[in-house]
Amino acid sequence: MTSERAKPAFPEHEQDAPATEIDFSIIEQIFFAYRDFTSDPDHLLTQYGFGRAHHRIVHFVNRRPGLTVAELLELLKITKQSLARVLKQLIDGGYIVQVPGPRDRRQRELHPTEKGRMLALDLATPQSRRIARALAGTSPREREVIEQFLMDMMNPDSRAQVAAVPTDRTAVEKG
Amino acid sequence: MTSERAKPAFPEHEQDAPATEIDFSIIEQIFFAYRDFTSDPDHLLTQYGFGRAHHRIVHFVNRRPGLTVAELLELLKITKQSLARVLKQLIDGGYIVQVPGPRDRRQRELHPTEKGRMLALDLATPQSRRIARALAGTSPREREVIEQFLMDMMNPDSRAQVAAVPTDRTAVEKG
DNA sequence: GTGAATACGTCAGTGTTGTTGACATAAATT
DNA sequence: AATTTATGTCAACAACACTGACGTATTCAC
Repeated sequence: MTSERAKPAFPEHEQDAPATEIDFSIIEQIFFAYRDFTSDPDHLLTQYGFGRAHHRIVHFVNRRPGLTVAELLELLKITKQSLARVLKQLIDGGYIVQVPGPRDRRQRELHPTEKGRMLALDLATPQSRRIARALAGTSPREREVIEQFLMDMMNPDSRAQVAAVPTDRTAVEKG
Repeated sequence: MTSERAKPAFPEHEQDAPATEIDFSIIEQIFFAYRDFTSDPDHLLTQYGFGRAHHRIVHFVNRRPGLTVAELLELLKITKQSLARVLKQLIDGGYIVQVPGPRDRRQRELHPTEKGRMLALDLATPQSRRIARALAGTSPREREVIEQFLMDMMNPDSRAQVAAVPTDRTAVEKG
């Protein structure tokens, strides 16, 4: 179908050419980058007998110590039944402790133990190294461009949740 | 659970910064960015009765039409049993056709059908839009910084596989 | 104070996507 | 002719998500 209809200036000489301008290249780069990015902790996790779901939980409990179960569910966007199975293993293993909410005793604040902090650190280390490698030689301005890109790729509510964490430090208790 | 004023002695010290310089911030940004990035096609896929695995296959068969099963396995880094289940559904559904390899008739070249190309396009469209939004207002130089970052986040062999794709357009049939 | 709503936990079943292991077949290689 | 290679397939299993239903403790609203 090589008619000269009112199509824009897209060169479409092959029959396989897509009808629209789609950024397959970056889509693919994101796929590979993320897969390799997660492969580092995945390898470590099997040594602990854990999976990727454990990593996410330990990460967020470390980043936002004292967060409630409901807050964690909102961050992960999974059901409480999915969370329960994995969270229980982390509690039983002594990586996370639950503390009754000070204001609302129905709530369970989740806190990392020393063991939990070490696990989170262990899992994050190779990822942080990979990021450092990828960022090596970039200026602060360029790093900002990259971070802005990541933020702009998110949905607004994810953006708000990232922004809600005090910059790079472990969270401070409120009240 | 009896005292109401005494703050329990948590086995943690939340004011402590991590022992090492870990980039928790970007790690978290990557998690959210990727999750939201994949949520777009995930929603569409359920309407087709497909899953994320179908997306990956359709994407790569479209990007590299005529690739063999072995090549696809190498790209996805999954087992042939995992691939088979999903690939069969795409073939049965008329999204992908198999062609005996011209040089080696044991091989099965995978080609998208028109239906398959439309599926790949449909799934990629919201992702491409999201990328375009995130890239809006960035200079060509800045875009290059972002792409370079993504490439540098990959393992070397992933990098080679991305680079091995002809152009930004869907590949040309080998004849 | 009583009843409804909320926060959380749990039991039971299901689906997708990954895994290992074993075996079959056709075609290429030696 | 024997072996290796490319692919397919059967069977079992695990991780991690889902829905639906139900239980308990606590808080809120009237």
